[in-house]
Amino acid sequence: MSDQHHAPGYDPQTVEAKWEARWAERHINEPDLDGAARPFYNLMMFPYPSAEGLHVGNMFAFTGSDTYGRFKRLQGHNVFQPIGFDAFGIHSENYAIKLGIHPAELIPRNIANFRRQLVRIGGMFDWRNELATTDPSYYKWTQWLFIQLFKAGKAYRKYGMVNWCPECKTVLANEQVINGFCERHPDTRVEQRALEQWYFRITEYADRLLANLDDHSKMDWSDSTTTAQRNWLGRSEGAEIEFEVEGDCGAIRVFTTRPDTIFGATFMVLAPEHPLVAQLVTESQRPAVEAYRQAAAGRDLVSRRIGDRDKTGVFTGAYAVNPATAQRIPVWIADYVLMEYGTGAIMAVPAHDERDFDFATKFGVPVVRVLARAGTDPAARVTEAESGTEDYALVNSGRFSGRPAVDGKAEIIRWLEAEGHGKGVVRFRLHDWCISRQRYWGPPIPMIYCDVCGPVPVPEEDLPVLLPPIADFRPDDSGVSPLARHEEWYYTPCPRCGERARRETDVSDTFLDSAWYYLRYPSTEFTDRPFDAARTRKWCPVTMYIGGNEHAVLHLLYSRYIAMALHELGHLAFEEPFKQFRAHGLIVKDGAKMSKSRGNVVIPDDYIAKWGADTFRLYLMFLGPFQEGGDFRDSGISGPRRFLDKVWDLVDQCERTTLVGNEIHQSVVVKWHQTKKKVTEAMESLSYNTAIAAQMELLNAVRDSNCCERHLVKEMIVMLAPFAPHFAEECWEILGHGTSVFEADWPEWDDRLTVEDTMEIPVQVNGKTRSRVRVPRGAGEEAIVAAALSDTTVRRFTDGKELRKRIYVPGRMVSLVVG
RNA sequence: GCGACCGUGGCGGAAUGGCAGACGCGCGUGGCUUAGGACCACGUGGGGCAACCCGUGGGGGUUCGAAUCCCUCCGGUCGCACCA
Repeated sequence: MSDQHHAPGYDPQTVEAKWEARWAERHINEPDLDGAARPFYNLMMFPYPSAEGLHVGNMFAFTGSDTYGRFKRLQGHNVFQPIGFDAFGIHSENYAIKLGIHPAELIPRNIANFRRQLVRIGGMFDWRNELATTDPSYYKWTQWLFIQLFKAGKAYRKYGMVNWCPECKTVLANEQVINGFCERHPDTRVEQRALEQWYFRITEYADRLLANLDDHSKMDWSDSTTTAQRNWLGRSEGAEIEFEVEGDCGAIRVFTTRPDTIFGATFMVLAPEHPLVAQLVTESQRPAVEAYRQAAAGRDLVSRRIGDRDKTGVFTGAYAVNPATAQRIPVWIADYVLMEYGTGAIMAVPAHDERDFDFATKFGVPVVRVLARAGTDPAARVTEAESGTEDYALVNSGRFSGRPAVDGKAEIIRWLEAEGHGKGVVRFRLHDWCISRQRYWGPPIPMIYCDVCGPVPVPEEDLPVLLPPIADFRPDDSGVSPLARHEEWYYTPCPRCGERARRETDVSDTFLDSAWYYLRYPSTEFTDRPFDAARTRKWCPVTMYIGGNEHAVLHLLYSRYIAMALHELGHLAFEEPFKQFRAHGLIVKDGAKMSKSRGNVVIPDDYIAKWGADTFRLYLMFLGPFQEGGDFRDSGISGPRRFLDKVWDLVDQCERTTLVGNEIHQSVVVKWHQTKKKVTEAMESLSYNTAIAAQMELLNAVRDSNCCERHLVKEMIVMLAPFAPHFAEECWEILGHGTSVFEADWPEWDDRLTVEDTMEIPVQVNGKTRSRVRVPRGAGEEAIVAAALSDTTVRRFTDGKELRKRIYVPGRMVSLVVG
């Protein structure tokens, strides 16, 4: 068919430039934010401009989200799809330091390039509502948010240990410390420093953050994401128990998830920095204890947390009393006990905890078995820690001996409560969120310290506290933010009493910027409020959020927290910000994660220049399941391009032909309706690769039957439009439409037309498919089985044998059992 | 160590209890061409002339029927990690 005409040929660069310009001119992607009848807020994770440009991983994510937004729009929703830039933060700042360019100069340049790429890939963005977190009109409200939380008692200040790299002269996030060394200086050990920091009380919502994960009326999220959050929240049930210390030293409070093993607690361990250590250490042990504490303090958090390290520790000289056995047990300090978890102290049960066992073995502390499986001698020596509950019963446990471990746990908690030794408690692994950063490139925390009035928030009418444009933005050795070096900024009158006071010099965590950005998008033109009530009611919570699972526990948890807090404070009607969330997969290159250090980052620009944005989009969506990602190989990109070329030829032929609509073969009609159904369902579940495959199949069927029925071709173009928007627009115009293809309706199918007049039923004999019989569509079971039994191939396997069983799955298959 | 996910042709993948390998890449043969890294047609899991047999990481199980469900082992990816 293709040699009948010489089509002008598909030239993506011309087509794409034309439609990108036209979309902008005609404001095609700008829904009516106040009057939209069917609002659909389609959100994608905004990028951080910590590189010159976007790589193919970003493009994959944005294209997948954009494709969904365009699909929803064709289905008749008023889709609001904004974009912005998460431009503050340590990533962007480090990049600026590396290039030796001031971030205030560099970042806008990067943003301009990102913006160009986002336009070029054909994203359906509403550019009216673009935002950048670095814009004072944005971070004014980030600061406002901090003040609301401070006033509500949800922001507080406390001392905390941080990672410090002496080479970078800065605080590092935990994820920047690799096995105790700085990620940028592999020979430099990271140190610990104590600094006073601001925290948000996220732990107060731990229960609700966990419970809502299962509430589908509030949130329908990818399982992998809710699972990650559940683990991160880390709920555990156990007990807090008090162990009296001999002498006049009070009691040690411990948390344990295994109160049932209390009879086996043969020693106690405190974290080296536990405040009680100073009181209970004996004179003779003091020097050793002090030395150990100092060594522990100098060690970074990360290397201290590596699980398989050799156990170290020092005896304090003190003894506590096990409330269950009334025996005196030694109190040690060891760095395998962490101050940040539980109470910073444990009862050690070496027989049933691997770490305690290692420690007891090394230091010669007694090991007492209190759990045993049926048939085990309770007096048998313990050779490795066994910590199971099922099939285990308590032994050597006084009056609880013989009880199954599961019941024993509850009974011992009741006994502890009755005796006043402790109580059952629920603990979370989640910590309060530290939001202070001793850095330059972020929103200054809007607080002022006055010697008379204490910490005072900056009055809201004075916001924003502008980030001063200083030249020496690099962090230094001092442990305080570069802002502290600027006296004219640092000193300011106290808003309450007018005395000379000092500004907070830390900036806030970049995750605070991104925790509320979705609220700002619909309200960017309002300068007197962070988010407009009516706009927020119309568009929020976000209808569909698509992003990377690397943010499963950081950004996505912090955003949920901020929404909950704003809800409690009366600013939001909802408490969960994202109604649906889907995690997309990762694009790897040659099996490895793309990263600058590996040097395998693929930049999309050259591919777009060579093949066109539409081919590139189609290739990205076709290379594997969107929610799983895949390997980027340029070898496959010609397939999608050939597909578009063939569609182009078909449209061209359809446009030239005068015969309309009367030459369509029945098998093509069936394929057509099947495809509409399949594509629609696949789009809904983000199975873009199969949605594209189905469209290719339809095209092949159409070409094979030499048909170019106009209505069919139009619907093909509409189904292709979410993937190849410029291409679809051009075809739509060639087919004679004066409007955007995105004003068309998504095709509907007729279920009756998705099946053929006759159907082919596979026939199995003794579990193996032996033949197929063709029967009329409405044929009943008897007719079909009869046809199967009389089929010559089937008879080769059944003749002379007795029919023992027959199974008919309507419309699917016949299974015969003979013998 | 804990948790989650995954394992299918030469490659990316499809099929989530009912015809394994859709769709695409690559490859092979032929056509068209001055030419082809363009396009068109046919073929393409393995074995066998064929009838058939074998085949979804290995082993076992449930079922008329298993890539799919269960048990177990092996391998891989990601997240958390001395969490008491």
